[in-house]
Amino acid sequence: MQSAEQILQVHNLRDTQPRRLVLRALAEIGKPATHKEVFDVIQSHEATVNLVTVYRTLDTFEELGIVHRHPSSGGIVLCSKSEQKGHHGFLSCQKCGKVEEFIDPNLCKEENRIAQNAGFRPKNHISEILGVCAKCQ
Amino acid sequence: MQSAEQILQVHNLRDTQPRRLVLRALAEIGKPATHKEVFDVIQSHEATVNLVTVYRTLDTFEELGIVHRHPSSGGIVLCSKSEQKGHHGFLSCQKCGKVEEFIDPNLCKEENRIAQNAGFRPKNHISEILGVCAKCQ
DNA sequence: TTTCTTTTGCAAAATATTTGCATTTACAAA
DNA sequence: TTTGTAAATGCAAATATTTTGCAAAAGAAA
Repeated sequence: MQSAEQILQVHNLRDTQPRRLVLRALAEIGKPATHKEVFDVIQSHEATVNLVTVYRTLDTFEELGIVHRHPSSGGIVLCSKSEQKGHHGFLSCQKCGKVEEFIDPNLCKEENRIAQNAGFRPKNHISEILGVCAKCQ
Repeated sequence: MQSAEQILQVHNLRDTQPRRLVLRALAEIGKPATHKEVFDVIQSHEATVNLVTVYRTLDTFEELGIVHRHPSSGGIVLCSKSEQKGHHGFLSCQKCGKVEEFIDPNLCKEENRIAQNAGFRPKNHISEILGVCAKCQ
């Protein structure tokens, strides 16, 4: 588990208070969140970050892959596999809302096969498996 | 290619002018569209449908699987495979914006494997392959 | 410390989405 | 055909979400 400071450093981002707070809020939430939810969590502690700054910060993070958009909900999740290369997929629990990420080369192979059969040159993918996690069963 | 009337009938929906116009607009657009874009296309012909009605109509259609939400863009696409059973995936061209749907049992198998390895009971999935289509290469 | 660039906050605008209610419409039964 | 009724629509307005422009503040390097 990386600290907020480490994440910023790795991506050559200035180490600012709003960015740290946004990262910590996302980590605390631990599941896909809206911009407003991130904003609210920050406020629920003593701190304050302008909502506009939350938007801008998350845009920056998304471009760098520090966070991802969760396909089914459209919410923002902190990437838990930023060290590993490869395309990310999501496993989402429909009961508790928790989301795990995975990287699976075999899935990518299948997808490449599908793309080629359709005459597509594949570049990227989005994959989410929705179900019920071990705990919730 | 089904007509708007046929689609409505198959899903036990009342055959109304707004619903037909929304379906035709989506077919005409032929790629993921926002609610507003659907609204605008309808207006660009002689017709008028209230924007609120476009929202409600598309909600209804989405619940019935007549349209899907396109993962990467969040736009609405008319489902091109509503006859066939199985989970749908998308092939999206990053150049021209066109979207094809596919149904692929082998991909589902891989996904089930991934889910089971993680202790998940899989229920559904969302899959999109982004790339460049044959025409655009 | 000084300088320079990036980031932030604030205010306001622009967009998108939802809600409540009165009216209209589709369609099935008479 | 006509009529009754639930469902669908339009309209007005409220909410929510996202974007923009600009001045002030803050990080980082010299």
